[in-house]
Amino acid sequence: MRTIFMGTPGFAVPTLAALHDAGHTLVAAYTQPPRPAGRGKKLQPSPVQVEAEIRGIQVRSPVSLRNAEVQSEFAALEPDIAVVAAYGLILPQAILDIPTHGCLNVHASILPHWRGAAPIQRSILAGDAVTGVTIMQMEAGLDTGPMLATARTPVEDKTAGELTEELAEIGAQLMVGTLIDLPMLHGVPQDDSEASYAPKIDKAEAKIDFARPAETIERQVRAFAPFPGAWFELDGERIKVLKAEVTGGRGVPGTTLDDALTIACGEGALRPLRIQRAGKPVMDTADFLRGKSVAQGTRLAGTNLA
RNA sequence: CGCGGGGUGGAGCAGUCCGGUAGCUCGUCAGGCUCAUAACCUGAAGGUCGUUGGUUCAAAUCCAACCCCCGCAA
Repeated sequence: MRTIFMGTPGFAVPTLAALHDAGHTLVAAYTQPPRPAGRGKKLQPSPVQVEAEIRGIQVRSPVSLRNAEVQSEFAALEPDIAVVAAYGLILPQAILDIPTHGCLNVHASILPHWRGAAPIQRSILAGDAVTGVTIMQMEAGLDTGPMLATARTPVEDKTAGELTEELAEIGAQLMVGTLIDLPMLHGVPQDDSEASYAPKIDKAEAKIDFARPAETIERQVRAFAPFPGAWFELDGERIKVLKAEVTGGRGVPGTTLDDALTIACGEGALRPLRIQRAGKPVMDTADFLRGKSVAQGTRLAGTNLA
């Protein structure tokens, strides 16, 4: 089958690779155009573009799929099917109608839960015990199409980064299998009454509010690790927390309870285990404390209490 | 030319402005103390101070170029 792949970030790469390795005819890889990013603001190609170029797959990166010219170029590829993974652009109906077998999407949640941009982070923040991936037949609505396959995995204490990697791999295998079984599959409609939405992460959400329960903050730490990183301030310096554990203890929220950086929260206490301060590499809290001691009773900014 | 921080024994840092024989906390090793310990005491090993060049009687420190890491912002 002539297949078009559409994806952008690292999450999409395993699916692209799996399709290619499985011998699918990839007539093009659509991805978002290179954007100024990183130090120096240099134009950076998306991970999908990099992978596609390594594999010798034609890359296309239109800014939008809404105009007729882009659509006719898409049609000229005579695709039998399109596989979409975290592409980041809305596919208009005109595009959805072109491939003879439609468009399939890999989504990092068990639909109809967490439709939208940041399903993995939202799932961790909500404290879900289980998450997974869904393969669905795309339609005009946002992640609303009939489901063809799902796979589950426990959330446990994984970070968003770890889950993203894991789900990307699971999704890639599931997509390959789904394409094999496609003739025998019929989509199961989603139950819209069960739907929930996963809006994209706002940077402001990464700031830690120690007035909240320690358990909530710990989830926040995992949801934002490794990016953008939940953080608080110490002596006016921004400290990212990449890993933390909930411990016993109580006190004024945002105040350290000992010399090991155990911080009192609205409920319980939190001990950061892996942290990073601005301009420094990630390090264990113990290492950090060797260079900068934080005495018991220190008040940390990052509490939104009066 | 987007803004900024940093590269000093195994780890984290100080010292750099006001050049002059490398320091702190911890780790490691040996010994001691102890019922015992991640505790305590004593001692030891371990560093081309990112690289290259320059200034100087003398450079971690001043000057120039380069390499690498990271925060913000995207």
